[in-house]
This record gives sequence, C-alpha cells and structure tokens, in this order.
Amino acid sequence: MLCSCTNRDNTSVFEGRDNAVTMQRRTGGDHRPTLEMVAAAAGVSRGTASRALNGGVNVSRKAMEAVERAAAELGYRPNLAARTLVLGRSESIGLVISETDERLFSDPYFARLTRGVHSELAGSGIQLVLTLAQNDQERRQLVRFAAGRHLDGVLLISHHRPDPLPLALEDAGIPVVVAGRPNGPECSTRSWWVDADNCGGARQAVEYLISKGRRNIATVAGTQDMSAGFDRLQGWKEAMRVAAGALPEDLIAFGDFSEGSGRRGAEELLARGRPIDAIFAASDLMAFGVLDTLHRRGLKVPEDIAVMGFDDMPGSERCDPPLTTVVQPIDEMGRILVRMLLQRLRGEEDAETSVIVPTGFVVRGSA
Amino acid sequence: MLCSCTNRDNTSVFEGRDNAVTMQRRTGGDHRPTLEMVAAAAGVSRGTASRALNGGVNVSRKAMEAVERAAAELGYRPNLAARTLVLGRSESIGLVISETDERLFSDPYFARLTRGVHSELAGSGIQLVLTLAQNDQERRQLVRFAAGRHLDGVLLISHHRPDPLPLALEDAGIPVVVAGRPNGPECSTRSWWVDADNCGGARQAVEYLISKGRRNIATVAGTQDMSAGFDRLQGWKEAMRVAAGALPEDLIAFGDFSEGSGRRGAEELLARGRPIDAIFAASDLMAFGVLDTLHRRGLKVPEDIAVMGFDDMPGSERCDPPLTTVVQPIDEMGRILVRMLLQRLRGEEDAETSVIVPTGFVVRGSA
DNA sequence: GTGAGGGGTGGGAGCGCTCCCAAGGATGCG
DNA sequence: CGCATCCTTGGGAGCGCTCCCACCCCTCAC
Repeated sequence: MLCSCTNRDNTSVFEGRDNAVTMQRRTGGDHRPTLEMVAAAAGVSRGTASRALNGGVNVSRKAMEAVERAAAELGYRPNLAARTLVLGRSESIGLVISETDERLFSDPYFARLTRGVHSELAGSGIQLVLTLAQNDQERRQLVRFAAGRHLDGVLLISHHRPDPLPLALEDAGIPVVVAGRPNGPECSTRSWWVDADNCGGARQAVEYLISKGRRNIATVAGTQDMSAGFDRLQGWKEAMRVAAGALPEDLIAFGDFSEGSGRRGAEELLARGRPIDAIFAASDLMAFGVLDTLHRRGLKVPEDIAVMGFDDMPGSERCDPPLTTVVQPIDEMGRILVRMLLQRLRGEEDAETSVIVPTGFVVRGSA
Repeated sequence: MLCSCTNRDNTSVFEGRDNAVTMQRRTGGDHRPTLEMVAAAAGVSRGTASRALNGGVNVSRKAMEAVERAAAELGYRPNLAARTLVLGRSESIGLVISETDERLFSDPYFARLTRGVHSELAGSGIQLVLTLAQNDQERRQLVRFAAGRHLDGVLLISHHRPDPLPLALEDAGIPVVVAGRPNGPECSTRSWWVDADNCGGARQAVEYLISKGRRNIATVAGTQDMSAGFDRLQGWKEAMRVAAGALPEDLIAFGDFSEGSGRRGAEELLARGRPIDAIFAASDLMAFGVLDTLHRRGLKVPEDIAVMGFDDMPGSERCDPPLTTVVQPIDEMGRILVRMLLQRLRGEEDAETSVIVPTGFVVRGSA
C-alpha cells in the first residue's frame, strides 16, 4: 500500500553509491556576475564599483546609485574567496569543539557558551563557523582549514589538559582563545584563555558550609586531567587547609563528573567511617548521585549532611532538596571569549591575555 | 585572599571594551610561505611544485621529494582562498541549522543527525562547517557566506514549513539538500531532500495497534506546520480510514510535541467521553505526557489503554511502562544527506532528488 | 641516423577582488 | 584669471594558486 503523502516526484529509498570525491572542476555554465560586470552595467570602473559597495568613500551620489542598482539587478554576490585572497583575512572565526559530539549535545555548557559567543558576534558581520575536532585526522584538517585563511582566529572549547590543538593552530599563525585553561608544559602558553574561577568558586562553597557550622566537609572531586576537576579540588583544599589546619586527605573521593560516580563517591566516603557533615561535589551531576546515596542510607539533607554542587545544571532546582550550587556565568564567558579574540585580531597590545571570571552561588535547600 | 591556582601572568576580570570591527588590514609581518617560495627552495617552478603537492602526476621522483622536503621545512600551508578562487569551489559544505540554539542542543535529533553527517564525511577531505541561522539577519549573512564561495553546498536542517532559506540559497546558486520536507508553494522545489517516512511510520503504528485488537485508537498530533506533525497525522488518518470506514475526527487532539501538550491532549481526549483503547502520540515526549495523565486517572497501560510514541528518545525505554515507539534511522538519514549533496555537486543527473527513509518500531511494554 | 612519442618542466594567463596612484574635473581664493 | 586644493575616477598591479601550452630531452622503433 502506497502512502498518499509520499510525494509524486522521483522518490525512492536510497541505495549506497560510489562516494568518490571527484566534483566537477570549474563548474561550467553558472558564471555568476563579477564586480567587473556590475561596473560595466553601471557605466563605471571596477575601482569605483568596489568603493561604492564598500562604504562608499570618494564615490559620487550618482555613481553610488548606479552601482547599487546594477548590483541588485544582476544579483551580484561578491566572491569572498577573492576578497580573502587580497585582504589576507576571511572575516570569519571558528568555534571549535574539541570534544565528542556525545558530550557536545548533552552538556548544557556548550549550548550556553555558544549562545554567549553568538550574541556577542551578532551584527558584527563576522561569520561564526562551528567545527568539531574529535580525532587527530579532524584536528589536522581543521589546522589546514584555518591556516588556509578560512578562519581569522579560533575560539577553542577544550577542557582536557593535554590538547595539542591550540599549539598546532598558533604554530600555523592562527590566534586562539581557549575556553578552559591550557596550562602545563605540553600546552601552548601563547594562546589566550578564559576560565571560570573554579578554584575560588569551590573555596567559597566550602567557606559557606563552614559559615553554616559544618566542619567535616568531604568532597567528591572531578576528573583531574580537566582543569575544572583539578581547580575545584584545589579550592576545596585551600579552604580546608585554613579551616582544619592540616589537609584531611581522607575526606576526598574521586569521580568523573557523572551521576554514577557521585553515587559511588558518597558511598566510599561514608564507608570510611569518618564523621562527615557536608559533601561538596565538583559537579551538579555528581551531587545528584550523592543525594541519591544519602537518601538510600536514610540520611537527611541538609540536617545530617549538607550537599553542594557546582554548575547549576537545568534540573538542579527541581531535585530533592533543591541543590545549593556554584554558578558559572557561561554566557558571559562566551561573550568575553569573542571580545578577546577580536582584540587579538586587532593587535591590541594592552589587552588582557587571560581572564578568570568570578563565579557566584545560589542557596537552595541542600545546604 | 588570592587563590593560589590563579595563574601568574597578566590576568584579571574582564572589562567591556569597544567592540568595533576594525581588524588590521594586510596583516603586516607574518608573511607565510607561498607556493612560489617552496618552489624556489626546491629548485623547481611553481607549476611543478603545485603538481607535486597535488597528487604528483607528471612529476619526477627527484622533484617530488625536493618539493615535499621544502614544504615541510618552510612549514608551507596552501592558501585555500587562492585555491578556491581559481577552482571555483572551496571543498567545504555547510550544515545549517535553522532552529533556535535552545532546541539545537536539547533535542537529541540534531546530535544524531550531526553524527551521521560527520561519519559519512570522515576521510573525504571535505570540511564540514556548522552554522546557525536563527533569524533573518543571520540567514542573510549565511547566504552571503555561501554564495561568496565559502560553501560548495548546504545541508539544511529545517522542519518548519515556510522556511525561506532553501530558496534563497538555491537562488544564489548553492545546491541544498534538506533534512525534512520543503514542500508547499512558498518553498523551493529545487532543493533535494531526505525525510523519514513519517506518514508510513504512523500508519504502521496504528496498524500494529489494530492487529493487537485495538479499535478506538486516538491520536495526539504534533505541530501541523512541521512536516513531521502533519505527516504523522496523515498516517494515522490513512490507517483509521481503512479500519473504521470513516474518519473519527473526535479521536484527534492537537499538541506541539512537548510533554505538557501530551498531558493536555490526553485529558482532552478522555474528557470527550468517547471510548478509547489506544493513544498514538506523534512524539515520545507527548507520549510521556499521555502516560502521566493516564496514570493519574488510574488507567492501566497497556491493559486499559495502549500507548505508542514516535522518535525513540533516550529515556523512552525507562519510562513506565517502557514505551513502544516508532524509530527513525537518524544516523542513516545524515549519511544519505551527505551522499545526495555530493552527488549533486558532482552533477550526477540520474541521482534521486528526494528520499524517504523507512521507519521501524520497537515493541516494549506500552502497547 | 632520423622522426615520432611521451614523460617532465617552466612560465604566462587568469580567477575576482582591493589598493594605489596618476590624472581629470570641479571648486575656491588671491 | 591663474593656481592650489579637493573630490572623483580609471585602470594597473598584485594577492597565491591552478591550468594550459609550448618546449625540452630522453627513449624507442624503423
């Protein structure tokens, strides 16, 4: 039985076909109008037409109008490749995500950062180009693409510590601003970067718990090869060293930012038998796992044990009890990322080359 | 108190700064090596160097090696703008998402489609460029970007019916393949397209319910200006017309694909007082809402009322009872999208210009 | 030995654009 | 009226690359 809403034209189930990349060279007939043709139609020279179409300095009113009319009539579209060739820049920048697409689309972090980048770029005339770089092959191709003058600069979202991409791009002459902190010997120190104050945020969270009378504050730390994981643990350590004198190593459990690892981390901490009256989880997802474990052990939050998270994920205000957590101004970070790259492209010498954005936190029910 | 993990160099909280777009023209000192320089270093001519670097036909072994060595030593990166200018193509294609970034990152559909596109393109040497086109200003800029020879073709993800983008791109000479169905008078019929067999999938779902002895099969339909919403309702109508003779209009409620609208749709259907023994929801999200409503009314699924969804969202197998639902081969659609665009770029006359991909379904507990 | 054939090479032409400079035309002031 | 000044214009140069064609030289057949 044929479906009536199947359309009438040449439609069928697709069959695989030879996929060789042999596109036509010099696409034959579709010669699009060039600036030369516009100029001819308007009765002026190339130079005048170019000036008329780019701001119109030193162009008479009459010439201006003639060129604009001719361009509209011919449906003229400037060849940006030619423009790039002579200008030496393409007026587009890349937003490169050096992560698996799995995380890309599931982690709201990317959505919010992209939104910030996007909003800062709106109306600037600069084209934003999103690109994934998930493996070495793709990274090489990206470097070729960017170095080939397709991108004037790159915003790189990269949170895993040893990422060869910033260095490779800088070596190819592409200015990079990284979201995250590309420190360490194996990474480029030339790249500029923006990061949330993960350390300070974590410290403030612990200090808040202390101010509420908590003393035995454990932590479920995140992945240590990510700056977010490392720095948040640093923040906890700093606050605890001050509060407890020495560092209570037995109050640390390690997770990987996932909910399951939060569950396991809490179980591990409780199993050690040491008194605990608060748990700081290095991500909200892990905090969800911690809450789950505490509930199942019959412990009350926050009466028996206070819980804090980090991120303010969607959903954090709806869990039981609503999660007190550290918030990063992700949109703002995206905007700063763009501003820094534009400064770098303009060659502003006095600009800040790295920015740490302060975090805040929302107090809800869990602490 | 200063955070010890704050780095040592020039770091501070960012302050807004003038954002005018006045990048440096003709970036001064950083003259990168050109093909001419590579040729000179290798002791051959431009032409020979070019041939050596592009497949090496009619190049002696000696010249080949000399050029490769020179290129490596100088760190030569071909200027892709110059290449694009002479070839008339850029060897990159766009994946344009004509949706809000809200949905972009929350709807797993995009992640899976992107994965399919990505995997099909791997190793082809073609650069994939993701772009958002959320408003008219961005759409115009995208057309300029693509028509300016930055993109050889565009894969457009667009499910809202009157989308001016495919037509605008085709008018500018850019081949487009749409994910979705750009039918209707206001839309381009020139664009090629790929769509899931929404109509057939819905019909099969209803036929399955009929085969299980259900007779009064209601539906909560989706947004009607999206082909997915329209076609899925068509499929339900076709099956019901055959089964019931006439079309039971009072078994239709309308939603917008969201969970809340599924809840309201189910309530509306039940409130009409007509006997119902199954509900086909046009999305899993709406099916979740339907299940919720039925539970609250104390109705048993599937004993009292069977429920089917459409999409196979992550989470559909974990709801109560696990959802029986129609699945679209989204990855495969992404792959087909790429293959079709490459065919179109190659100018293959005999290629299919539209493809409807058959759906399947998974039987779980709800029907 | 001579001519045909083919692999290998060099360099001119040209892609479409922007920049620059010389030259023309209009205008103003002494 | 003459000359300096400014606005406007045209067209050459050149961005870095690929294509094309003429040319060279080596090989092989007759």
